[in-house]
Amino acid sequence: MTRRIRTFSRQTTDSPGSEAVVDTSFLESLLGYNARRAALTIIEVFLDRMSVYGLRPVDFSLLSLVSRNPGITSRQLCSTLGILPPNLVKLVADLDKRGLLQRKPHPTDGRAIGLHLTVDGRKMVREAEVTARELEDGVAATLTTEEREVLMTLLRKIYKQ
Amino acid sequence: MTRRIRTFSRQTTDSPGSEAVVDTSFLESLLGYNARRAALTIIEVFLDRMSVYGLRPVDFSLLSLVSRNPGITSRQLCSTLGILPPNLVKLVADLDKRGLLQRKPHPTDGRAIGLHLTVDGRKMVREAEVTARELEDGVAATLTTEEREVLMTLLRKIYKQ
DNA sequence: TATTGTTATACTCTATAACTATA
DNA sequence: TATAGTTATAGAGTATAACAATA
Repeated sequence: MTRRIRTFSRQTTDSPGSEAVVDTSFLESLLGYNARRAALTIIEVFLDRMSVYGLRPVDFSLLSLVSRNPGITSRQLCSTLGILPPNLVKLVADLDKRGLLQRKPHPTDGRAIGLHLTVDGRKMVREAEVTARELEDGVAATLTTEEREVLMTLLRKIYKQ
Repeated sequence: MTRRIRTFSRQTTDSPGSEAVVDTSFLESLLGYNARRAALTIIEVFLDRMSVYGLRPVDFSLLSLVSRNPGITSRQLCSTLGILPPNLVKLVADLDKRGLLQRKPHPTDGRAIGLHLTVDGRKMVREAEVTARELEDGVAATLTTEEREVLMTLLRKIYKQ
């Protein structure tokens, strides 16, 4: 819960003597470079704004999915969020300990466990989702509503193939 | 150099019984979620195609920057790529050991070290940049040339503020 | 035999503190 | 005093192998 400050993208007032400008034109012509930089920028703001809830991006995504898919299994969460099963165990266990979600036996599959939000979990997700919208309004402030939609549509075309 | 295979985004044939579709509509309405998924998709392809050169994204970015900015210092690389100085040391040292770049005394600042590509480094960067273009043509195959430009322009507006 | 969830574990990535040499 | 580069190290993130219980 003790969230650390990300300093790497500060690149504040730069240096004193060697104030030479770096040519980044080639990297900036690559989709991968731009997508990664943009994602890291948004994550940085996300970590800051979501620290009041004690939620990292992965916790938020997980809770939001459970919220809209009550009874979802770990396996479904793994394939949806791209998390390996062993790494999901602690995520779910921690959110369980915090009283945000509950594990219940799956109605039809004895191996599986259905995940459900608690009352507290539902309340937090509701508030955190509002914060997520607000924070994205901030990072996308230089984009028009249409540009923002176009951007998300094009990004989805990249990862949904 | 022994690159491992990323399996998390495989989500192959999904499951047998519980083939329920997961509602991801809210997450997909968030810029951060879409940007991160797209970046990870591109990185996965990058790792695969660049494994012949033994270059990870950070190695490639570093060499490409040194190529276009001969004599660039570690400090400049750090602020450009968002890497913390202690973490850059091994990156540069490894590329030096591989004979791809050289460290030379900085002409005016005795504390600093200028980075330069070797002949082998220049050759590898040249080839790797071609491969990077090809691989991006692949991941962006469903986009028109104009859409691809729009996408990169909008991404730059997110992280250049 | 295959799958769900799990434990143990290892490797990579990212971060902080503190040092040295130079400015 | 401040900055460039470095060392040591800690913590988070991501990966594999192997197991028990159930299908």
